[in-house]
Amino acid sequence: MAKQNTVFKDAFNRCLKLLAETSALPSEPELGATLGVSRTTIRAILTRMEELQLIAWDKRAKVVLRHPKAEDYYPAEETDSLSEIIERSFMRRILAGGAEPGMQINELELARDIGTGTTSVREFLIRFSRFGLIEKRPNSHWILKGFTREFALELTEVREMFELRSAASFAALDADHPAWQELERIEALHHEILADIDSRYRDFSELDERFHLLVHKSSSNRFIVDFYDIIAIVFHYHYQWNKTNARERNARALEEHLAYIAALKTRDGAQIEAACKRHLRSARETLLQSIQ
Amino acid sequence: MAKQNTVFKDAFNRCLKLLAETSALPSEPELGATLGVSRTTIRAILTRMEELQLIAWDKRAKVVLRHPKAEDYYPAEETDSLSEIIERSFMRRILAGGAEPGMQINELELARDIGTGTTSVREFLIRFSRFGLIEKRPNSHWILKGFTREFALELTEVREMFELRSAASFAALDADHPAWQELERIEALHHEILADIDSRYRDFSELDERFHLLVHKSSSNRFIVDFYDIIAIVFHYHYQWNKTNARERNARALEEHLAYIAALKTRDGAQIEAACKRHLRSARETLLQSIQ
DNA sequence: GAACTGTCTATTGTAGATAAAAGACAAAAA
DNA sequence: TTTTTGTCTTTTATCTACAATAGACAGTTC
Repeated sequence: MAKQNTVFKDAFNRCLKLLAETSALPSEPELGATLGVSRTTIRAILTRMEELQLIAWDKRAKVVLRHPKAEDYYPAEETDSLSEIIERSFMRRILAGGAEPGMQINELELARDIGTGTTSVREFLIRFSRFGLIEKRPNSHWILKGFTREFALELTEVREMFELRSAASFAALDADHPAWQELERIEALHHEILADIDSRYRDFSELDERFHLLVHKSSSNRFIVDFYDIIAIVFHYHYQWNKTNARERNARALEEHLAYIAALKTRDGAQIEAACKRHLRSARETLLQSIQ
Repeated sequence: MAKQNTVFKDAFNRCLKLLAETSALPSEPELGATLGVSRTTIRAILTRMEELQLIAWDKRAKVVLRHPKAEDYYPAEETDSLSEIIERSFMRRILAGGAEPGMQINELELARDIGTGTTSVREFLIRFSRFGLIEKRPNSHWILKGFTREFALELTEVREMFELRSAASFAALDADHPAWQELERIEALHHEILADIDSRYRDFSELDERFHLLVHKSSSNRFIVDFYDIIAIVFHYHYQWNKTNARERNARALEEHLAYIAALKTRDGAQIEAACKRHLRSARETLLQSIQ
């Protein structure tokens, strides 16, 4: 197997959903634009749909014959790209498992465990190395530096620098900048979740990322925006495997966000700085508590 | 060819230099530690030296038979690792050549040009992508974002944040911290170069990196230290291909460094900040001037 | 008994091959 | 004349294979 056809399978599944809502599909280029794939993949999807007697396809005519059933979809685990699988598998090892700092990482062993070739593992490790959790010894193994207290402190130090600066830039954005509308939407979502916190507190993680990324983006600095990847991945997996007091933690963070958002709206530097610092300090505490 | 034996060739050349200075070589493990390679490589070197009748080798006895000649050395171009070759080749293309922002980068074409496999080029691009000059479209090509004015401004913005903070940490280091001695050595080198600026101004580049890296390291923050890689590579190639007014530019920077070093020695926050800002501002100007 | 050598095994770095996916271009249709 | 389709070529993602290099272990030497 040279290449997994996950792009095809994932696009096929998404196309089935489109199909459920109409009686005929649009042109190939239009479908391609909607699903974000090339025409080659679209044609493979149409061919498969024809085989399954989901549509009758003749040139421009793509008539829907029947509604898709559950068994028409490809299973979810077949639609994940290899790099997603490797990332998840690796993060579980180093965050959840008892991975000691200083441990050696073996490309071959990792590849065997995950059931993939070494090239993909290698490329993942190279990409991942920018997160500062692993380090390469040339011509030899990788070293796991570990998700330690130092790591968390160094990460949050830079985060605070970057976010304070970004928040200040945010206040300077034109009143008609789209970011203000996005901020409104995000604020509304905060109220929605808080109103139903007991059942919806798990939605916080995604909203958190959306909010902070919006702030970072207003810095207009690729290094600041790119750095947010590191924060996002750390918090993402941290939320996923650390559920103690999740409800209280998230409720508190939501309140802090609302105060932070209110401060941004005043456009007052001092208020913004205070609200931002308050939230970041408590986010850091949460992260640190999960480490020891 | 599965793997180039550049490690062997480079270590062999370095070992020849050692050999020129003694009448007998030390044990295999000791040689390995000195040259930073494994015993396997050491034994390959010794075997080769025996073949060339440079030494008589019998177990522990490694008697030098003759001095190495120029033709015993491997040519310098064979001792560069593949990733160094790819990096140089790529940087020449995008910094020196007329590479337009937005241009597509083709792995296969790059590999053919450089005369290497696609795997190595691909891994290089992944590693290089953290410098913010290129960006990947999944399942498709890379985009060259280009060494533009925006890039330089974004880079220097973060640099200023990080270096100001690092300089402040430097002032807080214990008086017996080794960094102070290194600072003394660096200061002395500045004076040496300035005293003979006409013939030695080219030595500035290396000293510049050594000085700023020392400052950044005192932050004890891996993200700040790692970020210096980006600055270093940009300035490295910038100095290499942009020689206009190099003498004046470097002389001025040396003077600014000396003022900065003097400020660090006072350990006075305000003085340090002023000297640091002054130097960084002029470094930014130099970089910007080279862009348009 | 501490360090060194001989020998062997395991892992990394790189090339080459191949299916999946992107994309180019001309002919066809609206 | 603009968009769509049919066909073909190019490029990417990934696997496998193999030489270079690292590293382990037992026997040997000082």
